[in-house]
Amino acid sequence: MSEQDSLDRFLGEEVKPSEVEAKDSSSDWFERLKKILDERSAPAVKFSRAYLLSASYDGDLRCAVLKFYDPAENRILLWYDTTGHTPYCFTNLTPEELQALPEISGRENVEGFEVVEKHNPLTDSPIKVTKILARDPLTIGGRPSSLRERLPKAREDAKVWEADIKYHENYLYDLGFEIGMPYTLREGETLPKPDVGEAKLPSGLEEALKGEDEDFRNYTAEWVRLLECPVPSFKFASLDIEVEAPSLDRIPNAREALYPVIAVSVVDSEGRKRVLLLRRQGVEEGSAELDENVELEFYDDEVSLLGATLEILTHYPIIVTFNGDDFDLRYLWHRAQRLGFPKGVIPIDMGRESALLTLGIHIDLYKFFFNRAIQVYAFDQKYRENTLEDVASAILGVGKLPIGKNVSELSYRELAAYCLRDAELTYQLAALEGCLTLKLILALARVSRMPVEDVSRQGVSAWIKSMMYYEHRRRNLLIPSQSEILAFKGYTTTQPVIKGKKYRGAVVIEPKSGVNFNVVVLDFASLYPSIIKRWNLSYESVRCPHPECRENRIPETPHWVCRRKRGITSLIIGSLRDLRVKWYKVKAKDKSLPQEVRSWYDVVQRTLKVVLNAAYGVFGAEHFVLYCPPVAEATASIGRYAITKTIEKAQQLGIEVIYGDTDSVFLRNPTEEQIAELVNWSERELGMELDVDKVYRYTVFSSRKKNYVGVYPDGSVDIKGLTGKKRNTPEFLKRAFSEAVGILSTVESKEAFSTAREKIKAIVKECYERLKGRRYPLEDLAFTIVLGKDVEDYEKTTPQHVKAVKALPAEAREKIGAGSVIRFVKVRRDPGVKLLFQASPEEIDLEKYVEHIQSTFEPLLEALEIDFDEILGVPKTSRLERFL
DNA sequence: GCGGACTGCTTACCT
DNA sequence: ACAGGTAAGCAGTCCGCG
Repeated sequence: MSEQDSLDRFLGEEVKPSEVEAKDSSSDWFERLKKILDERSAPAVKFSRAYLLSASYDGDLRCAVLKFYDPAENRILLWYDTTGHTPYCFTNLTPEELQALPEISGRENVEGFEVVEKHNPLTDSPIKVTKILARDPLTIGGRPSSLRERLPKAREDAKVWEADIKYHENYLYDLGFEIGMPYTLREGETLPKPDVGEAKLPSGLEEALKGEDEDFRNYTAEWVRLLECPVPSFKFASLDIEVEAPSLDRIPNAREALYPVIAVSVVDSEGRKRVLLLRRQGVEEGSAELDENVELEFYDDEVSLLGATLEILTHYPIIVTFNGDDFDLRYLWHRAQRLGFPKGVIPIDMGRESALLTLGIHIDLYKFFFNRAIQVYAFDQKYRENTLEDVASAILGVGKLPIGKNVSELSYRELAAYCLRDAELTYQLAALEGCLTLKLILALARVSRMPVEDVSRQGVSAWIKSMMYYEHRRRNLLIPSQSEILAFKGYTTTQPVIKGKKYRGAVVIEPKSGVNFNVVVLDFASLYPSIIKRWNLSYESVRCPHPECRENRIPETPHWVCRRKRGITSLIIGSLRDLRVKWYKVKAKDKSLPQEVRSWYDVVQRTLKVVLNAAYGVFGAEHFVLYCPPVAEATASIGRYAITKTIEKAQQLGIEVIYGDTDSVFLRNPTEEQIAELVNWSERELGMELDVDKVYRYTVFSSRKKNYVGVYPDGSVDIKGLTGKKRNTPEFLKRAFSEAVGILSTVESKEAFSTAREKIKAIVKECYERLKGRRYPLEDLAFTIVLGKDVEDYEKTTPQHVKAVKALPAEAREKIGAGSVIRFVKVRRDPGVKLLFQASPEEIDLEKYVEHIQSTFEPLLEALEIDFDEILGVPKTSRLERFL
């Protein structure tokens, strides 16, 4: 039972008593499940070497419980705390004051007080605080009567610290447990013993870090110990359920669980594929094709089907689902209770936002793949939407089986095929590239110090928070509250470019319109993490309390930074940066290493990228626990300083800079010597690594920022920002645009441009002619836009895609909401838009589409000095004349 | 009552 | 529930215009 669960019981997510009569088999199933749970929960590990994957809180036993993965037995071992560690928080009230408080005295949930000395990072001085020990986590926080809520009201200046840290995290931090690492478990011993590897820098890295101080090197070595530790191969299964739904459009409500579960499919890492089916009246066998090795199991009643399913949940150490938190496992939990299963025999720990497994680990891939940072940095934005179908087709190249009818109308074999397909896709998402996804989660867990269940469900700010908390505990630092940080140093002074933002961000250099050959792009390797490292940025080091640091100023701001102590963030992010840039990125590309080794290096490299890219942003995010705007402001400010100085230096060296954005500069035809000089200057003067990122045969810039085409020597092409590449652009424009880019990729010299220009003109002309001749099918004309929120939530304006949806009758609109993809075309009449499937070719607004042809090609045409009207065969003056 | 200049909203993108 | 900066298209508002 998790602490979340105890909380939910407190908040009362109750299920109505059984409405469906239990059959004979039910008590057998209840007993069987009870027995499994009892056996497996008993802390009876004789001896085992196992990996720590997770921790939670057992509300009944009132203690922390650790989940280990035993690779020999392929199962999860539970270890219940025997140290007597209890929940706690800190306060500035003395034990005497506390004793006198009505909200404390006589509370049997408060076990005692202890005065302890901690170090306050904000004041850089020791601080005596009272540690309040509690009987359970809810005494500390989580309900209105908790100490976290009540103590601050006891006295005007009363403070509470560290009361919002989940108990199982406290437990891990305090005992120094390392998630993802191997331990030896022995019956009778108080604690599992870590199988500690050596914290030593590999010689290549040792060399690369020669210039760093000893603390930094030791700290980096600790990361190496964590990340070089081997990863076991996991036995796991994916699971998917189908429910007899009354209508095709409605997804059954998992909290009500009104309808029977009719199919459950399970695909496991040992090649087994099972589909459990419920026998129902009038359903035919059917003839849909199924793989030979698929095991079909029929159950005469739903209790047996659910009983078997719940047993499967106890059988596997790891279960992956796609949206199991909100649907599959939640549905099973509520449905099982509806069928009379007592809560105690259901091996699911149901929380408000997650569904965890009592005897295993549940990874919900929906949450993980939906995470923006994972989408962008780990999977290179290969997928855009967040349906299983979209993610799978983008990453795996296969789609969901199309069904035209309600699942309850399918034959057994059709239903099995459909249900199995979803489980297979889910399995593949976890298993692809040698279990990349699972390894990514494990590496993230090691770095963030978070249980794998949490790390796969939460975002970057939670990961970084966890890393920081771990480090605070290790150094006996009091974790300041958000309001304290803000009170000490919560202001910014730079003017943002965009209204409503908190401070000024990166600079973007005005590009020079036109075509340039031999363009070298230099960029700072991990600019912001490098800045955080080099400039010692951290919430406690920026605007530190020492008077002597005050002249150590940050450019363009009134802020200063500490000279006396290395900031925590600077150390953590700085070491991870060096580790990625100087070790893992290099190793991931080292062809002399065996494939499996290289792939792990690639996993780590990607993991670090995700964490590093977020490290700066979180300090500027209000909801981050260590929110510290001057840190974010300082980072961006130093970034502007670095790129601006670099451009000045380049110009001094006689290099023409044609563009730059945040951390990059585009140099026109520089010599090797010029590049080397600039790179050395940066190393020397800025203390930052400036590298050649890419070399283009030529680039095409319009006057627009963040928009360009770059052609590599081998003819491959980078297209950045241009309308012709955007997902919402109609297909006919994307195709014409990509044809034009195809022409560009063949251009090898300045001379070849004259023919290329003619070909591009011809492409635009052809596009125009086909449009005018209405020779494009309607769907090629459709704009594809994702609804950012539910239709009713557009209050200030009604954008076109919303207008198009609003034209639908209410019942058709029901299943359209935030995240839905809207396809519409522009028409001549009334609201000017129509959903694609409602429109007909004659009503298309051709004039509008001609404007779109123009705006799509304009950036290219401008760079190539081609006039759009001229292409259409209109004399240059005609538009003006028409106007006059 | 209409249209241009302007601001703001929305989406998709870049780093 | 990481940040800010840019482009594009449209919605909505204000104001002048006899």
